[in-house]
Amino acid sequence: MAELPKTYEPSAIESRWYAEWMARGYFHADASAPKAPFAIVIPPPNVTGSLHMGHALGQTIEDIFTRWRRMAAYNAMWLPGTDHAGIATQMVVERELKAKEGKSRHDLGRVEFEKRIWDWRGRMGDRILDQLKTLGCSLDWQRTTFTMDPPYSAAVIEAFVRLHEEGLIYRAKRLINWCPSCRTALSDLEVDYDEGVQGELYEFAYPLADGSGEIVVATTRPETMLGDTAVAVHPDDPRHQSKIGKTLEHPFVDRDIPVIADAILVDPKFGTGAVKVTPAHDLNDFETGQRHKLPMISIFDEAGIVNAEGGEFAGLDRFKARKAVKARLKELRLERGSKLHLHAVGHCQRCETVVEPMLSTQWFVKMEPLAKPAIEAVEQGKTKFVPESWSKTFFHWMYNIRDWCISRQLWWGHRIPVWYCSKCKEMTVARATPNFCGHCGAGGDALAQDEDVLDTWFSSWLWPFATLGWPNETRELKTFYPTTVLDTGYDILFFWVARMMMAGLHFMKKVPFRTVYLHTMVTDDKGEKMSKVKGNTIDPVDVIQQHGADALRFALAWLTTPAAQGKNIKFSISNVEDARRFANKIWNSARFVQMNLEGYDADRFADQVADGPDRAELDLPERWILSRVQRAAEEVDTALEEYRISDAAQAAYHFVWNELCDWYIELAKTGLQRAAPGTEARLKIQGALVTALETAMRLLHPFMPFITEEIWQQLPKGSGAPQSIMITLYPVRDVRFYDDASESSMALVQKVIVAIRAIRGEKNIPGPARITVLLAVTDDYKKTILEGYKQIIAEQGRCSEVRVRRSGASFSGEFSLDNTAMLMAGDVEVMVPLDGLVDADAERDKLHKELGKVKTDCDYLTKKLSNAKFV
RNA sequence: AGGCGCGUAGCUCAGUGGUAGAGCACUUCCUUGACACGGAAGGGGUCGGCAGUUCAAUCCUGCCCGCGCCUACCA
Repeated sequence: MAELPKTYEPSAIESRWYAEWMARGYFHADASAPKAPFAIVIPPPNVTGSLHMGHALGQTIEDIFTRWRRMAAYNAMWLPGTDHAGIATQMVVERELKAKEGKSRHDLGRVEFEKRIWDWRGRMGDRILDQLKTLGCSLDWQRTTFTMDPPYSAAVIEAFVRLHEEGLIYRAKRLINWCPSCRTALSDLEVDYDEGVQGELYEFAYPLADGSGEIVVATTRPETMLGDTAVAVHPDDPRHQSKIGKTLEHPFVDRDIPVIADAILVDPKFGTGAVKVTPAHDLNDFETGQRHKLPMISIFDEAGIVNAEGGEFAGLDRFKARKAVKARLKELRLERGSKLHLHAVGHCQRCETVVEPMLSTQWFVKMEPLAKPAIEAVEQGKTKFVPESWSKTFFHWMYNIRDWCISRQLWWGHRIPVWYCSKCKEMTVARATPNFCGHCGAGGDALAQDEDVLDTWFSSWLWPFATLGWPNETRELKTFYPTTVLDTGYDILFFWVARMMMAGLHFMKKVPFRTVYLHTMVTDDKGEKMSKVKGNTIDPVDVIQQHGADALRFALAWLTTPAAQGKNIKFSISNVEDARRFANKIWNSARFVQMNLEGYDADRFADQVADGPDRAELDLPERWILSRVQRAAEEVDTALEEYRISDAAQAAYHFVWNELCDWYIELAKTGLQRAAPGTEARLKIQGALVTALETAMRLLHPFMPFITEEIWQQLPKGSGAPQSIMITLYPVRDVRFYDDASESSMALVQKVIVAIRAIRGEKNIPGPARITVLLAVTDDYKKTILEGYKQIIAEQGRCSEVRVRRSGASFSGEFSLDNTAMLMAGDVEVMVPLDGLVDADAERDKLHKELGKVKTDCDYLTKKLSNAKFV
């Protein structure tokens, strides 16, 4: 066996093992395997994506769960894939097209542009999946799915057609969120609101047509007055009551505007108490327009440019039009004032353009009937949220759910399966391109497919079952649906999780997952969101190269506490460095074990301990560490079951570092010195070392798959051992090795040793000096224990002699206790006679010197501080 | 506006109705054959504030202060 290098070098090991695991097919789960299923579907990253810390966190968590359950003999399946990410991908390719060829997608046309995106995907796509491999993710690659794969697309179309047949999808002209830059409709969720933008509340007057005066309105968007079709006042407002029913003159367009009374829209305390009503460009105004049957006049085209309805302002962009309208109002002496006003402005989630509410014909999903079963399922505990508090957020959104605008004016995505007949103007909804109109029978030439595609989330909400073959009744669905746990960031609770709940219950009649584990967001160490613009990103790919995937994974696991609302993981590279130190510690503990294995026989040791430590006649340190490793196993396993990932990681860390390394290896060193090669005593120590380390490697494997495999492979194993740590059994408590008596004995011994070391430290007893230690105990039981393990105490405390007495019994006659240091170890008095150990004069000199130096420093600093100029 | 959550060591965060914890940082000492990416020993906290319940409150209750997140609205 080659000796391990002194420092752990992850890069040498990681890629080798990943390839090996792949080759041996360990990642694949057979849907027919007679084992309890455990399934996770990956939140599919965008095909445009590159691995960022958020992915690294999620995938680490998912891999921990998957490897852990796989080792616990579950049929563990973790399904990979990517999302076509409509807007995001289209934007990336359009940008590239512009940069390289100076062309827009319209220059290419739809067919050619779609081809370019597929080309792009061929070149760049799935890079993120390769990056997941470097992270060590044990994904079932044979099941990799892309949301635009033909079978998946068929599932998307199937879902659309079924919902349409059921009357849950409809087409309507409604006020929707429009991005003038992306030139597409957006759902409510895709609009982000910047809180507290400083804006202007601008006031201007509409003259009454009869010349009897004017009404002053207040608005943050003066340009929309071009589309005003009413001015509303509160019916009870004495200032305006007389004007209700009168007509106003529009200064720029040939249109008379009624003054209407509306108690819902108007808050008489705000602004001037009169509200201009633009039904085509504001949601509240739209609803007001419906109540009062007002005309709805769209004044912008799809790029946000004023159209012909805007008269003299036609052709101006929204924001230029605002200035122009204000300027003209001023000229006409209709401007009445202006105030600063804090308000929120909606931006496109993708391109940050200010969203324009527009009147538009779009496709919608009726959500209320879908939401109801999902709410019930969570209420009944069919799906549980971890942390539980998120279910409240879920309920709140679900109870107030609004219809979902699913059509997008994009070219990249699943095209809406609806055809319009040029003859009879009816539409046909079909799973495949129809040959004739379903209404008038006109031939295929008369039919034109809807130009729009579906919202990306309309495909991802089918992910947990469409990836498993739906709508076919597959073996995969039978085995792996419902999936066991869904892990994702809480930011897509509504976008994705809630919608999957609805789709799963609707199409599969079962919840899509039993547990939703919501993890936090990763930010930089100051709590700022990582972004390329800010330059505060930490690239997981770089981190892996520098410190290894294991270190990154362990750092993330360590930080993964339940996702309390409003909290995030403040991540810094020092977290990874800490984890790397841990990896190095593990590595060196393995080196120690390996250096002391001469003559070890794994099978013989296994035989000896087959019936537990009593029959094997193990000594205290061995009994202790074998008991402690069971406690650690129980702690880690329980923590994982309860989704306490950080607790699990910390329990394993604590065991390895503070028990195995700090104590047991130290005990084993002297134990091995005492036990001659080839003896039973030596075999027992070697066995305990190997067992504790091997168990720790299995415990840690889900967190740090590479280093644990590497070390595990090098450890001696009994005959018939599996070929890889990946397919060993996860440690669960083995009560045969629980040994309360040994643990409490050892705890006492440890306390005494710590006290002795403390005395040595305090009294500056030189390291090599052997000291005499006197222990006074309160009862015979403790006396027996300490007598029994005197040798260990002496070795660890560097004592030449350890004597134990009942307290009260005098040591007089044996030692002069005049010059003795004493410390309590629990209720044990630990005494160290200092005569001859500490040279009192030398000690005094040393202290004097120190005092002198401190005084000098103090004087110097006092002087410095009393210098006014310095301060 | 409504909802959720947070405030504990210098920093990042666990935690509990009964003597307050971890990692990092800090101080002192130590190159001993696993590891200086290490070891040993330490220092450091009125558990945001005030009041209440209790034999006992960091934990429960109320109010206040500070911070974060979400949803809706904002002419």
